[in-house]
Amino acid sequence: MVRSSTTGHALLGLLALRPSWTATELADQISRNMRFFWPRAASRVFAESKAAVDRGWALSRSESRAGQGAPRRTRYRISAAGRQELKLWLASPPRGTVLECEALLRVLLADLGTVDDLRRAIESVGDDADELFSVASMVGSEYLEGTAPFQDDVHVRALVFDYLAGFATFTHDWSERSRAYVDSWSGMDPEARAEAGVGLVRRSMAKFPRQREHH
Amino acid sequence: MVRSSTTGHALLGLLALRPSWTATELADQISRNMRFFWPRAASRVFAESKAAVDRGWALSRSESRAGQGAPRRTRYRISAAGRQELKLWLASPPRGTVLECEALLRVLLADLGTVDDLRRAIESVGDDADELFSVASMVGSEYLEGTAPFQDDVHVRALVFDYLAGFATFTHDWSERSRAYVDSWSGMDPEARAEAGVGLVRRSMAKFPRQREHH
DNA sequence: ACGCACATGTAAGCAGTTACATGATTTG
DNA sequence: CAAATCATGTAACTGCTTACATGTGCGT
Repeated sequence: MVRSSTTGHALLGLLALRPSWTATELADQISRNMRFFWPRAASRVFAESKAAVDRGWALSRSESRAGQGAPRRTRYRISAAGRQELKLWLASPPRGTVLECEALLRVLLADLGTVDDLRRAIESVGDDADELFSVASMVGSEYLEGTAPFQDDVHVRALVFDYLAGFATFTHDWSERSRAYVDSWSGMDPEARAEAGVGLVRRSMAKFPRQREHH
Repeated sequence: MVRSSTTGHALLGLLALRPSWTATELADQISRNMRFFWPRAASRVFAESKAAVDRGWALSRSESRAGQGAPRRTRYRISAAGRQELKLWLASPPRGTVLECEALLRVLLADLGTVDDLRRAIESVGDDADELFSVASMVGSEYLEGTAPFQDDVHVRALVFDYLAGFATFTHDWSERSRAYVDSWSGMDPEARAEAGVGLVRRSMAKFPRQREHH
């Protein structure tokens, strides 16, 4: 069975963008640029870098550095086979999007806890949004000023930016809306709350696009 | 070090909702109700069910069924310690939301592949949205008719519904918008494309909410 | 009677994480 | 010059997935 190793291909993509990278540079780049849609620990990047060499997708060279006893640093560059593999992968169908939201799980089970537990879960989704906003503000400004790393790729990176900005906005709005919704419970009896719930479902569904036809 | 085992607590939440469950019922429930924000394979549910017993959170009883050689089926119910643990967990801070979108990774690296590769990546995000819409339409109708399983929890489940509906809508809109954006490239030179990219970033940022003050 | 799907798991293996190690560099 | 931080990894562990096993019931 062949596991797809998306992370390995993410690495391969970076290797193709510049002639040579150290493992730490790769780890930093993944952490800075991909963490919101492909979050991986640095140790994973180190392991995948070695694996890429084993697979023949990259070449490595161990360089000694200034200090005598300093740990040797490994520098990677992509191979012809790596470029070939990358093109094949880019042409293959992407895996589906995966969302993991523990806060939403807590909301689902909210009746088993307190209302304050629920409020905290809703709040934490708002915090997620805030973090995204604050990073996006900085990155976005760089693009506007033309000083971003990989500024040459704005035409495609803008799409990623737009996605993440949209995600942050939607998430932020949900959190605010939900906070107000829970606040509105005070003084409601269970039937009124149930009615409010049905009303919320109805409003959500009203925004669905018309079903597209299959042709 | 203590791993949080969110999946185990998700299970515990289900166990608290009904007096008794078979492992397969638990797996089905997680697959149906949680798969869009906490997707886990059935085999994981089987393993966590056993682990819950080992931790003292649940009790299990192995029942024999009709046929002689039929595999024995295990029935689980929550313990007092399990209810206690569940309350503690619900009061603890949730982990941050994690998004994994391979399609977005492909968009980021799109310059290394063909424009059609990029189109397919964008399209696949639209497909994700369509699947969510089709499930949400069915589930939503049940809530409106009052026939949903766990209808008593509409007042909180509506929040989860609203989140997923919003996610589907945002995702769908991004896919359409991005398709049009890429289509607009025909006949543009690289500078014009870069300018279009910067314009997209600018429009995305314009929608950011004002930064909240820390008090 | 035969084939197929379903129910109820088990087994093997990989991807990913946290924790730690070690010397260099910077900083107060 | 001691303390904190950084660079560059390694080690140990675990959650999760895919693939498989085995027997039952059902449709035809």
